[in-house]
Amino acid sequence: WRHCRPGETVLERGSESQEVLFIIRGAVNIVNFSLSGREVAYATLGAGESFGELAAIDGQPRSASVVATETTLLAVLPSAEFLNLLQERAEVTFRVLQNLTTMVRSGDIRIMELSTLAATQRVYAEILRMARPDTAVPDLWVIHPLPPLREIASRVSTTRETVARALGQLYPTGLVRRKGKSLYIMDRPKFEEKLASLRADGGGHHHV
Amino acid sequence: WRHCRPGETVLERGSESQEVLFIIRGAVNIVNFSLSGREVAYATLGAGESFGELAAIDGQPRSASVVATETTLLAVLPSAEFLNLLQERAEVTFRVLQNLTTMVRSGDIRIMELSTLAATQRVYAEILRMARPDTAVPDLWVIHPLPPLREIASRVSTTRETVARALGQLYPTGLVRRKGKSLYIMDRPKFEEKLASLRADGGGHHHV
DNA sequence: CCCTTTTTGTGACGGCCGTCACACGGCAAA
DNA sequence: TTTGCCGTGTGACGGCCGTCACAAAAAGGG
Repeated sequence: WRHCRPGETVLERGSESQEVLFIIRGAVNIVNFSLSGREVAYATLGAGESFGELAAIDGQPRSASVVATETTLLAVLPSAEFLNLLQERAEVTFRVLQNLTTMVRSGDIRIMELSTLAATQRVYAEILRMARPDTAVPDLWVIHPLPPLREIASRVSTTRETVARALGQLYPTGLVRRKGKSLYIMDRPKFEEKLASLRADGGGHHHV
Repeated sequence: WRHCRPGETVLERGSESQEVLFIIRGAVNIVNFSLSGREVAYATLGAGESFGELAAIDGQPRSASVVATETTLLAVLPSAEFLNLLQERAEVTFRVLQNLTTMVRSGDIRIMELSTLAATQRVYAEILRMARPDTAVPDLWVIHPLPPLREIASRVSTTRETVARALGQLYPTGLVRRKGKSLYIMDRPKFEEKLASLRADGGGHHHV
């Protein structure tokens, strides 16, 4: 068992530990830092999810760092017991296999986006990914709470300023609206259409 | 069983097939194409390696396309038999788990490079990855055969021209030398040092 | 050998966006 | 209230590199 406060580093990239950790309560970010200090976010995990399987399976050093974003309670499973579990419970193993395939797939998508989309388009794509249906109004989508723009930037590998400018270009269109800590997507189909048109090189030129 | 000639598409992204394929002889590229036709390469596999596990495990459509780069012989294993194999042979399952972790790790590295390295630096990093020790001269590293620059470009998500220019800047330094279809790395430690200095923002400015 | 196709090298141009800089608003502590 | 701090919005500038264009060199194929 382990208790973490917000901002605390749970795991350091390169360290040799091999435990598997389960999030009982709270949330963590899987991240890495470049030499120049730029933060690259791989995933955000919440209660019920786990991390650290990679090192447990292949014995290699940790491939990424993990920082708690909230007060978090973790269950710590030593690698030996994890490997035992894999041998005894085929059902658990299959679950791990599925988790890994999901990680591979989302990584591939991320690579594809980095390779073929411009920064602004990646921001839009991330906005769509973060949005959830509004609990009250149908056809209204919302991001709540909207994380700091710096966080969005690290997820799509750009800068805080670029995210701010991307949103700034969006507000006048009326497609999204900001209200306190919530960002509302007023017309998701039209938003998707806009992104798709950019994808098809509708921008006019450049890059992809 | 299946036979493929060079250039032939073995698997199409988005298709619903779920077989697992083993490469008996030959080689394939795992790739994807953006809407504008840009090619993004994920991996190159040779004899003894396999692909297609993702769809077999999670039942989702193919996440990428596969094209044969040589005359290739494939063994085709239906997903049902693959899943059976997983249940009966814990040893096979563990091997699959390890393969998947390797895929996740290399994907993470790729994302990190795309996020923090400039195109030229990614080319250099790829050069180092492709190099193998020379069989004759010690401390000499070589890439043989050197694939078309277009291929290198698609692996590091840039253009043919940028790869050509990166190499062009390299030749005068004497760190690498080209001879027919071989590219020799004359002084690998010095080459790595050069790359590391660029990584640490030695370039002076920009991007990372 | 010639002829065609593929691969490679380089120049010019232009735009995206990373970087730096600074101002403003909200919120908490003093 | 004042003082910080954090998050946000925007302007200016400059360089990397994607795009286009064209030429030369290799590589096959007959």
